[in-house]
Amino acid sequence: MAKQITTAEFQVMDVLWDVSPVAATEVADRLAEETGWSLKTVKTLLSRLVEKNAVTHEPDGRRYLYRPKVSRDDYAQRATRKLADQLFGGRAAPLVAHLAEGKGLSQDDVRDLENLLEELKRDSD
Amino acid sequence: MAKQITTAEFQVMDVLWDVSPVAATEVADRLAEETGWSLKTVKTLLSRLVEKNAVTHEPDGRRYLYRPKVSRDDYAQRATRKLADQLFGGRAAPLVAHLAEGKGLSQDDVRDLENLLEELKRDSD
DNA sequence: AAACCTTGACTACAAGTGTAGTCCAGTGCA
DNA sequence: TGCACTGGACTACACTTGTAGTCAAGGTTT
Repeated sequence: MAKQITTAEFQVMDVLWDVSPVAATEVADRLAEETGWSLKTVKTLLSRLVEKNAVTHEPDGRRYLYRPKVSRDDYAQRATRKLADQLFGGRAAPLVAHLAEGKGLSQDDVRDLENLLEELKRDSD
Repeated sequence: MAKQITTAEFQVMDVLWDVSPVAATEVADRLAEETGWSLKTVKTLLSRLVEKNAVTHEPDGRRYLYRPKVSRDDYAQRATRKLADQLFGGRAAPLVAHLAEGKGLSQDDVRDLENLLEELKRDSD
């Protein structure tokens, strides 16, 4: 489920993925430097995320604690898949190639990818 | 430059990347089956793309021919990079890992990736 | 040339987004 | 025990996006 999350909402999710359950005030504090958003703004975003079913809130005294309902991994997977489908017909190689072209691959990345491919080959036997 | 392109606009770009320069009517024809959009809708999207500097138009008689200003490759690269940055701190390996988990990698993909990595290693020497 | 058709320019309008502001009830302090 | 403060609920408002509609000028058909 969990409808489309917008970029502003994503930044809120990012905090929740980092620390949760957490109160609105603290989310706002953590985002303040980065974004300059007021507490009000953050609360609105949190409410919208609850509406969108991406976040749950439990009462804690007279306030709420928020907790992500969608995991970062799930979100990442869906987003990656969507991008791959849209841009590369679902193929991973061209996607990686594009990262490479943009000098997005360090030596470490290449090593990681090699290991990953090894694993994938082993698993598929 | 080229501001944010929306998903509807992206579908228009996809036609332009396929065939261009091209008139609005033809773009609309090509999108009609897929989307059911009216000619008006497509024209609006084309205008917005021109405003956003993602498309140019040259007069051709009393109409315009549209041509993408951003290449598919450029767009793909920027989008991929943005996703990688946002979700994986710019690392490619976890991105590919996510594709793999979602069963997004075929045997062919794995082979392609191996070749790609070979090339990358050769190039970096 | 009168009535059409095609094309771009401009306008429309509801839903979604970014970014708050107002109001009210409960809590804690003077 | 009245008053300031905090937190959620609701409201606001301009901009963007999806999806068209209207208008006017320039070709097209008879």
